[in-house]
Amino acid sequence: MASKVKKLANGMEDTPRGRLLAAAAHLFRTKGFERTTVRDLAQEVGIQSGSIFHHFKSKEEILRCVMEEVIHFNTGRMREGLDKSAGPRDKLLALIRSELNSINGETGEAMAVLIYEWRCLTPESQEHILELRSHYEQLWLDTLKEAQQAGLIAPQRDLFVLRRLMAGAISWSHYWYKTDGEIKLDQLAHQALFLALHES
Amino acid sequence: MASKVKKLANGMEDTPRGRLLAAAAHLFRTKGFERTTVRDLAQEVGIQSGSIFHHFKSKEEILRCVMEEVIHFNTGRMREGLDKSAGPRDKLLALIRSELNSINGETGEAMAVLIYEWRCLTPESQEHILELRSHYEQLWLDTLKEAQQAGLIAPQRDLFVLRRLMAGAISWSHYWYKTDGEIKLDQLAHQALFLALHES
DNA sequence: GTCTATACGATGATAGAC
DNA sequence: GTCTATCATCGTATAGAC
Repeated sequence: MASKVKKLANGMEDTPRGRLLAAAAHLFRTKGFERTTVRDLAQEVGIQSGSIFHHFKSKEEILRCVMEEVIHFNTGRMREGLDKSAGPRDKLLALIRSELNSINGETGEAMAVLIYEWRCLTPESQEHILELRSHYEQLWLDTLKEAQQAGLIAPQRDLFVLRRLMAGAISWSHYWYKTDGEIKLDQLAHQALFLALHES
Repeated sequence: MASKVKKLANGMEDTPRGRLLAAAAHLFRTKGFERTTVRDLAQEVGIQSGSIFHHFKSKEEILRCVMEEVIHFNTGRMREGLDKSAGPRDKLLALIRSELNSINGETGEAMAVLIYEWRCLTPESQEHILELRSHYEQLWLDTLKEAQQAGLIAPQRDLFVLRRLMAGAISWSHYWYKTDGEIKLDQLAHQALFLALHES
């Protein structure tokens, strides 16, 4: 009766461990971390619950690994997008696209887990994940600063606050945005870019 | 050993039922709905776990009631703010202030519960709560439309999308905004207003 | 309206065979 | 690396006395 996860998220290889992580991203997103039992997880990949603990020493470790994988994958993709862009406006748009993609694309489930299952991590794990994210955030702030110096963003705007507001605006999209709806992701990216720009 | 909740959230009277709701808002926010046990809840208000079920028929009903209370309270406050404002710019700012206040003020814990414990509701409860929220959202859309017609918001912007982006930007503030930090809530409201306006 | 006592299922994790 | 079997614990909710 084990129903396989249709599509393995990027960054998760087709090994028992990778399959567990993909199933975990899916279940933690759908049911939440606490409501997902190790038995659910085992059933999803077609093994017995006891076998899970050969790959991970606890359920919480699975959660932490899901988060680590998705951060690594998306930080890489974001940097790729930045490298392909020229000029502050395009760079900013690339960041927005990249983040919208993280949240609404293949890694969406894992991203939602990263955001919404945060407090299920032990304090030690939280600290570790924060460390991983800090570099990612710095790239955003650098890009925003460049755009402001180029006059694209009004001088009276607080870039630290702007980044936070945009992070919220973008991540919230997972609640309402439908990939197969009327609005294309690229249109959404442009609408989100307006949030920052001085003159629309 | 029962540690009382310091301050009862607005809209929750000082009755056993009201005290339970206030404690629930606090615990559901801090530990999450699933991690909060009825024993935790009972301890917080100084009764035994069995006594809870005299006031609510299930743990889920407590969650639903917390959400209902906070929606009622904040919809009322939002309308008050609107009524005191004149002109589209002031109205929009009033909405932003009101929503920021809901999330970072006294009702912040209950609001966070409303947002982040959504899937812990039964489908029937979800439908019921959505109904309550729809009116609130309509007030936002009406105000945005007025502002766009007045030329405050660029004509190429999609107001439906804009509202969603702003909802995310504002609600996300609960993750990072500190009431006792450097930034005042009013400053934050102005920074958030920039997200919508044509010319900053 | 609160108490005590408890039913009873589900849970994360372990042990040891294969 | 997976299985089976099981442990110890904790979960919501109920029953009936006070």
